[in-house]
Amino acid sequence: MNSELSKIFFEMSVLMNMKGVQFKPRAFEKAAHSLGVLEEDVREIYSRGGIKALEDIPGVGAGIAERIEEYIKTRHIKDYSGLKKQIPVDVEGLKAIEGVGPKTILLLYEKLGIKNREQLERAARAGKLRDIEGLGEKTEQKVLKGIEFLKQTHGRFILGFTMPTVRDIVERLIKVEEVERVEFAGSIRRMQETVGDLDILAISRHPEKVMDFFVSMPEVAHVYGKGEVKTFVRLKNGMDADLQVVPPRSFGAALQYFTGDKYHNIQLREAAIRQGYKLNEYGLYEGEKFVAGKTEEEVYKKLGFEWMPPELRTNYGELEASASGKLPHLVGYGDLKGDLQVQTDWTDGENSIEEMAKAARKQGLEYICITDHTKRLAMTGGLDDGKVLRQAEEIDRINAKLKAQNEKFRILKGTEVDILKDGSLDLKDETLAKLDVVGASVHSHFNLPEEEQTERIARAMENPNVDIIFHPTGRIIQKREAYKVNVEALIAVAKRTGTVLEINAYPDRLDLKDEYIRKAIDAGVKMSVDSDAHSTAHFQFLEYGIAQARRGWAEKKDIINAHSWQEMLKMLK
DNA sequence: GCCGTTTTCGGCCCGACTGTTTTCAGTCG
Repeated sequence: MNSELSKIFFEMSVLMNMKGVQFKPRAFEKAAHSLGVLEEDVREIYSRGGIKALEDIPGVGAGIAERIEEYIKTRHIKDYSGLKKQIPVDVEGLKAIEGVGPKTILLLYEKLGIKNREQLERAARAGKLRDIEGLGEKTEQKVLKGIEFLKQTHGRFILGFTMPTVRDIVERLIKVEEVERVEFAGSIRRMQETVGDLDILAISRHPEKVMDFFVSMPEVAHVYGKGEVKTFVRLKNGMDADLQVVPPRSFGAALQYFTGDKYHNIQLREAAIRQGYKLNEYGLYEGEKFVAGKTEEEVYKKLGFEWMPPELRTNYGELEASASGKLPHLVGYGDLKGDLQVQTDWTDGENSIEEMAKAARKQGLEYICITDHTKRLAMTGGLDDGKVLRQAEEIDRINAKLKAQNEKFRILKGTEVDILKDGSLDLKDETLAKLDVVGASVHSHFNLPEEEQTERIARAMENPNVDIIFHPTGRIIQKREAYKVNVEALIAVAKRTGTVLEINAYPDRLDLKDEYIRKAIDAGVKMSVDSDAHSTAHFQFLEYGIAQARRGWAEKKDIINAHSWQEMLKMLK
């Protein structure tokens, strides 16, 4: 229920903002964000301690707690309906367009009656936006470009934001008595950056019971079709999902087939044909004779291949590598020992240094590096030289405390220093020299010409204090393209200067992309997998960074924080 | 509407950039 309420409060914040309400929008936005990252469900909190317990949630006071109670009891919030009635527009859909904010949405609604993206696109194409006072031809173009960008990504979901729902569904299916085995396949099993629909495979002797349970799940919004062996539904989050019950002897073949990707499968089937077999989702056949299919391993083996992790199945040479025993020993999901990009409440993070350390340890890590923003990022309350040094002293104190408590955990001193327009840095060299790990990143001037952007980042890498370039290309999946930069050139500079490149694990960043990870590995450049955590709940994102690294064929030796902090520090320049 | 080592009222993140202005509003981070 947290995410439903988070969405509602966020929308209320935008709607109030449109109406020019003072301060309240900010309060609702904060509450929305807070609920979004909250681990415990509000219903549990409420049943435990009522309104008072709700008020303990950061950003939630008497007013918002009452609205949460109203929603728990009635699935309805009167204020929200009232606002929607006054301004009946698709806020979320319109706000997703880059450059369109609350004020523009209101203006468009008042002047042209625009309620959604389709209407806005039509108006923009007809050149109606430029006539509105305050807008112009450039805005019109920008809006169309933004809509075009959203269309390209239409119907795809960001893996890390979708996975919790998927796992939840699969875990409940496993518990159904009539179910013997369940796995998800497709792009989700391959851990792609974005995923299309959810393919679930199951083994059961009573398929009808499994199908009944599946369509009765609360996540299901609509049932397209329900049959004996296959059921299609649409989930409430907008994703299509299908569940297939397959015979035990075909389970491996089906899992292989539905995992894909398409091009990997074509290659594999061609290999089967060359060897006189036929491969489909039911099994590997020699004429009419069933040869293999119970497990993926036996299907691959029969065709002369070693089984390979789904992340590799992209037709990038994995079958050739497998046939010749040259598959990479991919970095594992449990291999990370530390996290080198962590924000705290010293800037825009939710939690204190100590809280972050405890959460990281709970996640199985041995160390974290605190990397708060620097002063140019004013909106985050970025730190200046003095504050960075004071924070370093605070970290010393906490480390001493941990040691006194016999804790093995280590907090390293770091920064996410801003790379300024000319490639110089937002902190003094003598400050940077005192830190364990210096990450540097671009947060402004995204539209410099490629050459200038490349030189800017290269200059930062030349600084002997800069250890890592954080989120090197700046893209936000489904939101913003990478800035124009020559990544190959950056990889070359990274190699020469000994700079590490980050694989940012935040679900909508995943920056570097897999193709660049492969290039970095080929060039002998080291990388780090960091969560970019802004709250204790964010350490779980590391999994998606590892997935990204694996899709880029990275091994443990390529990832510096898959090593102890002492070894890791030796790998820095 | 929320919050508090400046505390129960009076503040509330703020600088850069863009596109629209002719001195500024809206958006982003």
